[in-house]
Amino acid sequence: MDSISPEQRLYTALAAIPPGYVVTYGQLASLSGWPRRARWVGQQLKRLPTGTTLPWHRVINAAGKISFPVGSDKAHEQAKRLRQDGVEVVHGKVSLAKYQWPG
DNA sequence: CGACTGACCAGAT
DNA sequence: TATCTGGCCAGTC
Repeated sequence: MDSISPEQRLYTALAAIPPGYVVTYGQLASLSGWPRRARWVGQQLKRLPTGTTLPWHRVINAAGKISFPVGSDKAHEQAKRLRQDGVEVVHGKVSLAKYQWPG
């Protein structure tokens, strides 16, 4: 049965991403059981509380880039966290070939 | 109701 | 990988 909400499925999938890896919005949507809901994923992440423990920083767009304006606090914060995870971030970009989580 | 927007995507080239 | 294009979905005005 499906007593859990779509949001719960999303959070569960997000929490399952191991340090040192990243996933794309579309990939996370699929992992959550909602293919083609990439935009919805973005809206949900935006709703996350400031102090959340979920690894929201491990989510980047299909181009391998951080989906925040270059130079913004958010972009900087995400890059900072990714580096702490051991992920190389160059010009707000990450190599999906090297760091994308197989799932 | 239609138009616009956004932490987006996959396919073709 | 990069660029271009059409598509998708939920919210907001």
